[in-house]
Amino acid sequence: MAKAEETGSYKGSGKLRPEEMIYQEMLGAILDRRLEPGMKLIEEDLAKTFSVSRARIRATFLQLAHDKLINLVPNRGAFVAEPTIDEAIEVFSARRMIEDGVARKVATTMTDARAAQIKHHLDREHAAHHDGDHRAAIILSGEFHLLLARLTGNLVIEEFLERLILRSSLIIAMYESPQPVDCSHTEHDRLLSALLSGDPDIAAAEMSRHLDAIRDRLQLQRPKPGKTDFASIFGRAPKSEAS
Amino acid sequence: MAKAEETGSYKGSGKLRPEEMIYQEMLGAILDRRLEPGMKLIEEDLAKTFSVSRARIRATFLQLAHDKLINLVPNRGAFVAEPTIDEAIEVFSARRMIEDGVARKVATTMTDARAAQIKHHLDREHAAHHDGDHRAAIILSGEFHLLLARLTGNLVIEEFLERLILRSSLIIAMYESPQPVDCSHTEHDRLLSALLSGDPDIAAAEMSRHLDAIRDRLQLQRPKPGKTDFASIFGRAPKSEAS
DNA sequence: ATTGTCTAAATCGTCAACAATTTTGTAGAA
DNA sequence: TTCTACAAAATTGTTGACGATTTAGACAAT
Repeated sequence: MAKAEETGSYKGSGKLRPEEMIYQEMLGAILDRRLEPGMKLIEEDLAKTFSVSRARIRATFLQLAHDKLINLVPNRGAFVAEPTIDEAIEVFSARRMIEDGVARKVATTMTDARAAQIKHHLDREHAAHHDGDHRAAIILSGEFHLLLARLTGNLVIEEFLERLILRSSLIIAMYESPQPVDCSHTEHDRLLSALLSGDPDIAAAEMSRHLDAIRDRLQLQRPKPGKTDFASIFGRAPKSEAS
Repeated sequence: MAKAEETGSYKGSGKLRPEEMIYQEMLGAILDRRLEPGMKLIEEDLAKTFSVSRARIRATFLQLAHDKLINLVPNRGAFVAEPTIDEAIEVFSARRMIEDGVARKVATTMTDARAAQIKHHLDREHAAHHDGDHRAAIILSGEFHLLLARLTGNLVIEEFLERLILRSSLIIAMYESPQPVDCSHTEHDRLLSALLSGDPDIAAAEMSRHLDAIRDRLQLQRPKPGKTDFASIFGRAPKSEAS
């Protein structure tokens, strides 16, 4: 049984490191957009919120900054990342470059057990979609890609892709269409078919198509003339003063 | 007590963060093996050495740990990373997966200016080799790969590969053959030819061959029969006491 | 001689206070 | 009004100290 072990098990298993907890908490808040892109993150406030010292918040900031989920500005503080359109394009381009290789490898090392593993995951995706659980669907969609990375057996790739997928999630949360067309689970089905074909070129091509499709579903227009567009935020004409 | 060299450049002009300086200093020491794999890094000693507080050393540790150049063990401290053989294999496998894509992209976007840029770099590599400057040759060899990554125009790939190349450098420093056969500059010439062909498959194949060659030049045997083999480690017969 | 236990030293983890910097608010002059 | 200068507040950066944990050494017991 090739069950994915929980890595980084802490001694005792009862005590979860507050460090990790805070990271996960903030990560979730950012991806849920409870912390909006650009928002200032004040050390002391967060320290009080989590009942820890500022030093710990600071360490967490370094982690998040390394994953490009927040920006750290010297003497100014931390801000939730605002991935630009160019960044978004680059991230998906990078993913395509890497995940093409992943698809190639998985396609050529497919076994029945692995196929079953992927199918099982797809079932969960379908279930979430059927239940209308949009949030779960997004998470599972990311985990699908992570699962394929894990099947390459290469921890380096797996870890890097994990970060890249988180970053993608922020991008998707920021640029997704108002009416989310979650057809990705259908695309994942097609991806599985391609992987089962055993042909690396077919698998890679399908992966490329899929990632391009995700990117193309985003609303990557240029809504930023330089500063924050208050007019659209408040639904008013820029110059009208209503007092 | 090694005195930190003061590069007068940042003193007069804008203040360069000592943070960055310390990272680079430690990075260099690790790659030069002045800090040997497994060596304990004591916060207070380093803080005194660099005339900074422990907090800053701690932050630097987080950076280095993120790049897998040191290991951070809770309540135990920081240790210079000792990449295992499996890790070494995984790193080069990951690089091949990524740099294949890089080679493909560079091959299909080649211009005269870019070709000249690569040629210029190769000249520097040849010069270093001709001068017998082994250390410079290793650095330039890494920068060659980084240059190709940069030519993809994808910052995500560039940054990731930069870290991976640093990690590779540590691996090479740890496992390189006693008599270093630096034929990589010749291989880089062949790589350029492949890139100039414009055929992505040829370029990718040549890149794979090159990275495999680097890996195969390492001495990746398994010196661990289960327990630590003190005899081979210390080059003595198990029972002989020589001091 | 090896193992186990205890004490002391070394080192990490945490915190709260202080200094430096940036941001905000206010008042005055063109 | 609009801009500038200055003062006050908020926030980050840094330091040193204190407690917790781990390591090393001494010593007794098997």
